[in-house]
Amino acid sequence: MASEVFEPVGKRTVATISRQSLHGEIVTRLRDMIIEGELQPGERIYENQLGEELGVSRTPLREALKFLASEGLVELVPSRGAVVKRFSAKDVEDMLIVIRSLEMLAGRLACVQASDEDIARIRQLHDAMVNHYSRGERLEYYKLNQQIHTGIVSLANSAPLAEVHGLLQSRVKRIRFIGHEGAERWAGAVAEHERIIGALEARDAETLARELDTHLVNGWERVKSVV
Amino acid sequence: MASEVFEPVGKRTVATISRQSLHGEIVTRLRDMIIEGELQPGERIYENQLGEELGVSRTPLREALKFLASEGLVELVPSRGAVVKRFSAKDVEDMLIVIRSLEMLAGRLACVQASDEDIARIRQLHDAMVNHYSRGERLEYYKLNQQIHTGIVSLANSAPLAEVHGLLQSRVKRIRFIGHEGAERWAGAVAEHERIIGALEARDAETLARELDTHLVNGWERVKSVV
DNA sequence: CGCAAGTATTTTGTATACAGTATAAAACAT
DNA sequence: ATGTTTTATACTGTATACAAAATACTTGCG
Repeated sequence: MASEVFEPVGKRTVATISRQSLHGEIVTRLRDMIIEGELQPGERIYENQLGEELGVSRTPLREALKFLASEGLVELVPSRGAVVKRFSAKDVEDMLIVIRSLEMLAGRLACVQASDEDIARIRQLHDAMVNHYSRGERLEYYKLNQQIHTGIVSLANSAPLAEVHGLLQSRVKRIRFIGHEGAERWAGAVAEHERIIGALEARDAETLARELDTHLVNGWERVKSVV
Repeated sequence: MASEVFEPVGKRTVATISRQSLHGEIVTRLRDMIIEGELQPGERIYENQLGEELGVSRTPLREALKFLASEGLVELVPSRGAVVKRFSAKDVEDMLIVIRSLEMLAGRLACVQASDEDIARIRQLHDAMVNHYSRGERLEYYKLNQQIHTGIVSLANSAPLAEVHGLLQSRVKRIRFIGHEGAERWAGAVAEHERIIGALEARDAETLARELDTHLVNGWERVKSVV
């Protein structure tokens, strides 16, 4: 048995580093590196080199790569290691079709499941996003945009739904981020968002689903050219 | 060549294709073990024991566990290893809701994407399934049932769609298999399948989506009690 | 007899070592 | 010079070894 209860089951973590296992940290680290483009699609991953760069040995790094391979962010070529997965335009389009379907489902469920406070929180995010829009702050706008979509999905109160949505979302994140839209299209996107929030507040499931549908279709049109 | 050694590689009994890496084989092996119930939900996995049982060392086994953790079939508790993930009734219901939505999408896409030969193949599977039904062969029926649903999804010609569908499908497989339905409900399921195939052959997207919808709702009703 | 503390054993987490394979480079023949 | 075989190097795949943590066990004490 543990000798003395110095701290209650380690709830107060000092450096927060040793809380999660090392491979877990590497997973999130690498995921970010891939999403942010630090590791580019098609790039081969050399375990020794990357491990040294991250200051870890090959074992936990390899475990992290297996995890990311299952997530679909890297590809494992037998006897030839890991490569950052590259997606074709069709892949991205197919992903967005599925994401669209998932968000429509999420919207319908959210209209039933969400509490008034939940919806109010989304509204707050939306208002903040509009402020960033009016100031032309693209990065902040983008981040809140993501948060709103993820937020609606989480309102559906369905862990599997949130999971598969997040899975696909992480793959297209990088591409969407790249896609910088012109002023008039940007304005259109904001208007669509306004209607989305309105439908959610009215708990009008079908309208919400329809608005999400058109919004995501238009979103694809907006970034299509850059893929 | 100097690589003419035919000393057995490690302790492996090599009956399998050494084309795939060892951890890859372990992944499929463990996945089957979990789906077929050989490893039961909530069961803790001891790496030494399981590794010895499979005749592999801990390293590739751990890598396989990371992969399966990302798939959601096992849970990784820090410093306490892996346990086979257990799903609540709500989890299963939520998964089936998502699966239903995905299959409806797949059906709609399939009506556009599939070739006549593709549809004919599904019809053949269906006819074979009906034969097994009339002979009361539950296991064969079940397998073909699965194949048909997976088949329709693959007709949509969307890799991400097939992927997320398969991901969720693998989790509920075990539960669905357990669910042995009574004769009258079984008959109902077969009738629904007949209508599904009909709609697919007619390439009537909305009817197909609607039939898949009710079929999967009913399917959940059928197994609900046993979860 | 109950219970807490200290010790032992098991198990996980990480690093290192070695074997096999693919890739790059060099030597040779044409 | 060019194409091919040989040799060297680098990298991945697997196994083993060691350290830290957790669980199980035993002992001491009330």
